[in-house]
Amino acid sequence: MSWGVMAGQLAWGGLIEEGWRKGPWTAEEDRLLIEHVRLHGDGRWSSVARLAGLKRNGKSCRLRWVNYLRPDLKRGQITPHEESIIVELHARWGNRWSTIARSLPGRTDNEIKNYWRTHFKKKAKLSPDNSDKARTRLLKRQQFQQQQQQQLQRLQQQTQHQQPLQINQLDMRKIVSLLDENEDKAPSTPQMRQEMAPNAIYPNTTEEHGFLYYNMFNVNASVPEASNEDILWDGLWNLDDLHGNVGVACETSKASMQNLVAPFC
DNA sequence: AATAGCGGCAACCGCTACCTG
DNA sequence: ACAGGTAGCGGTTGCCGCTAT
Repeated sequence: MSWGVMAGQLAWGGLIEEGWRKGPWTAEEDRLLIEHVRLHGDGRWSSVARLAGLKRNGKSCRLRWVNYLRPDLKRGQITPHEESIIVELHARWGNRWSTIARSLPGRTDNEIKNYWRTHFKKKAKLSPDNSDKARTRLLKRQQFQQQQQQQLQRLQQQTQHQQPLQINQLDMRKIVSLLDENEDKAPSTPQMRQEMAPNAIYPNTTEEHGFLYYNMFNVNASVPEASNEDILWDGLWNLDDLHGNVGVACETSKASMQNLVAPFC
């Protein structure tokens, strides 16, 4: 017996890999899986396949249930509201789709991942980076990390009840600092922003926060200026590409992000 | 009308984290 | 502490339908 065959036999569910059905699920398979979960609950996916009489491995059953059959799933298009949350959380956490999905009830990580790739990634291609801009961002990244460390140390000395707001503001400043090279391309004062997007939300605050919120929420607002939009997406996407560490650096403030997102839910 | 190209989405794959004995 | 099994995650692939030529 070859090692390949042995590995197959030891795969998920402990059954022989050969003989598992693959590809699109049929209505009958869906019905069997739904009925099984209704009777026994989800979990123990390796045995679900066998008990439900499905020729699918456990991994496939879990995926089908989680991404498609779960009764609490939302159907239909991602709303502009959800989109803005996705944008915001992706800027903070990067490609941590399951984390992002937890903030969007009824949406799956797979759905959000697909949505991001088809709707947003292409935007990066529209405004290809050049090396000068890349260098500038790299410098800013280094400054970012230094300041992040210093300020986190300072924050640790502050009282606990003040901490969430302080970290929140800190993170927003950092993101803004990475975006501000485009500042001349977008309105920077509250008056200008108000003129261009009277319905946009500018919570709480400082000039910088307002600028960021202008950029983030105006993507879906009533100002169809492709240039500004591209600038924003370029900026956010490059945050992701060049600053994988941003997500890590911001890990400490997940709680504050929850506070930020909560009002939208 | 035919078909090439593209976008959207479901599903698969490989890896890692977690759990349990 | 360790190993094996299970669950979950993110990246990738392939199919299908729509649109432009």
